[in-house]
Amino acid sequence: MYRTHNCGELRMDHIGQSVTLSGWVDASRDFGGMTFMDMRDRYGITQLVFNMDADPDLCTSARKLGREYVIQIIGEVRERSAKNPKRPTGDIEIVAKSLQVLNASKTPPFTITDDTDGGDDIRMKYRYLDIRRHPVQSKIIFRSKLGLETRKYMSAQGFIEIETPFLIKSTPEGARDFVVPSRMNAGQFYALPQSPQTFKQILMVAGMDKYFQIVKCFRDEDLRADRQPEFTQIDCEMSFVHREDILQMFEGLTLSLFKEMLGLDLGTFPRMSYDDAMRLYGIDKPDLRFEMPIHELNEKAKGKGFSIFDAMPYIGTLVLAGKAEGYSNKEVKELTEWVQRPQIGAKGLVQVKYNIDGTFKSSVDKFYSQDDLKSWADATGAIPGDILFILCGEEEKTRKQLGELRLELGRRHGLIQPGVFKPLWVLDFPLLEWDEQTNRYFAMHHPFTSPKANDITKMSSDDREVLGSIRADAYDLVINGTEIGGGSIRIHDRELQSKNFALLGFTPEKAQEQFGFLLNAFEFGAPPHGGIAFGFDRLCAVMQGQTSIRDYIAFPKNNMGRDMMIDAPSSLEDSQLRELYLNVIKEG
RNA sequence: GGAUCGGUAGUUCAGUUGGUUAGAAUGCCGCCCUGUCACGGCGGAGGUCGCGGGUUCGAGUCCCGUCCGGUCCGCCA
Repeated sequence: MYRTHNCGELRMDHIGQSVTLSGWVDASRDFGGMTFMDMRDRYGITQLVFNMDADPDLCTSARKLGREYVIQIIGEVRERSAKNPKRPTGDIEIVAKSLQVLNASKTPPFTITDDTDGGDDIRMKYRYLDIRRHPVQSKIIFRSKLGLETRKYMSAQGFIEIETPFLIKSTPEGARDFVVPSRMNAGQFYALPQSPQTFKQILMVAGMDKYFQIVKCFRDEDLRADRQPEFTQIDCEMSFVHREDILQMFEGLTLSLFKEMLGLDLGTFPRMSYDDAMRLYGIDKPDLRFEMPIHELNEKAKGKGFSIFDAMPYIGTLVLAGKAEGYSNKEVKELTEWVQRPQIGAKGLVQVKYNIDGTFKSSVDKFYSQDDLKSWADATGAIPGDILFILCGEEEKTRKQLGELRLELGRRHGLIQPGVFKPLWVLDFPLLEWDEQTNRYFAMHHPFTSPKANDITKMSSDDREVLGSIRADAYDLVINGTEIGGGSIRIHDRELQSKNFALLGFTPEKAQEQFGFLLNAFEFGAPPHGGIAFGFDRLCAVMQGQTSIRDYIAFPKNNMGRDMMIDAPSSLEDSQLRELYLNVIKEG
């Protein structure tokens, strides 16, 4: 038997027992006459003690052990004379009676500690050592529990977990596909699914009624801290539902997960239309952990002789509350430089201080009287002590910039309380999005999304305004400014689906070739249906207040989509390429 | 496709205006130490300054190219 107990469970009431433990050498402290050794497994750390007087041979061999040796120890549990209140096992220690090395270890390239000295690069290369660290283990364990709680909730609600295939057909819509060459079908390729979208809709046609799956999805696009080429979704679909049924069901899931995992009650989720989100926060996923909506100043600021404002179609402002006093020129300069970076792209930043004494001091005093500035304050609800930041330009772009500035102000001035969760449903997304580069419409959500009932007639228009105003029965769940999930009521009528494909520039032949299986299925009694998908990795990270999803994935990829541990992707042998009917083009 | 930051000891980093033998911490090795738990003390080993080219009497430092890593924009229906 390798062990009678693990390294995290022994307490005062085990004193006197003879136990066997197995684990890794975490650290040792040698005093000449005696040696303390910390032994670690995923359950915790237990201190071993070797005494030179009691057993010189054993103590001497214990001293030779290096970090990360795998050892087995037999000994007796004893109360410590000097206890360590910082450890759950800190009241006891094991007086070693025998020691066996199960496996030696090279010295690890970085320390296996909570606050390791290792950089990302080397941690990923030696991921098996990184995962020995408690913070990484606890994140992976959190993920496992979150998956379990999800399955419990979904199952209790009558959902069936059904696996859908990974080797499917490439489609030009949406993200770039990962493709897999077919050996048995020369020159043909599978694609890995970006989501099980069409399969789950087919399952609704098949009468499964309530489907879910915790499933890998694949997108061949550039990575970010919160984006991996393969990621996991909680994917769901329901039949005979309206939008409200879905919002209720998955608000319930989210509430249940926060309750079970964090002991928090998030309450009823507020709702906001996409149009309001863009108007008030300049983004379709507002972070509501702090206020500071955008106010438009066009009426108040134009026509006073400030040529820059007069020339711009849109002027908008944010009110930073209570910071006017002592807001330094240096801070303003830094903010100005921040908005002027190419990633934001604003030309300049106007600021107006509403002083405690009721006077105004602004960078545009030359053009605006105290009364003018007072009218701005009144329009935005600013009070003495507040400071206004103003950007101007083309409307949509400027709102977006103000949205970015808002988040930056929130970060800079500590407006975001840790441990706070602010969920939000964003509703009524546009159905279509015009793409300037390809001169055509794309589906904002995906091509199977249903327009809102009142907007269906607009689909026959050829007016860009009208088409752009069509709203879809699509919704996103946002928590703390992160898009956690999105879904829609789907089209279940073949005619409407064909019409939507036509708007998206598909010829009937192309639509049949790409999605014929779905259109055909719709002819055999497709029920009204809709669904949603949650980003599982992101949900893990957001729930624990993290921004990077990488530590919630046991073996993540780096910025270039490489697995640093196994060094993938890699080249293929010529024989393999021949078998797959592939030629690799050497560039340059 | 673009912007930006970085690459120096096993690891994390410092390295001034271009100037003698490239430093610190930690880890590693050795010796001492019987209550530590970030143990302590003494000593030691450890470097192709990512790679290639250039400027210079002289390059870790400046220039060009390239490779690798981080963050962001585009992209991600």
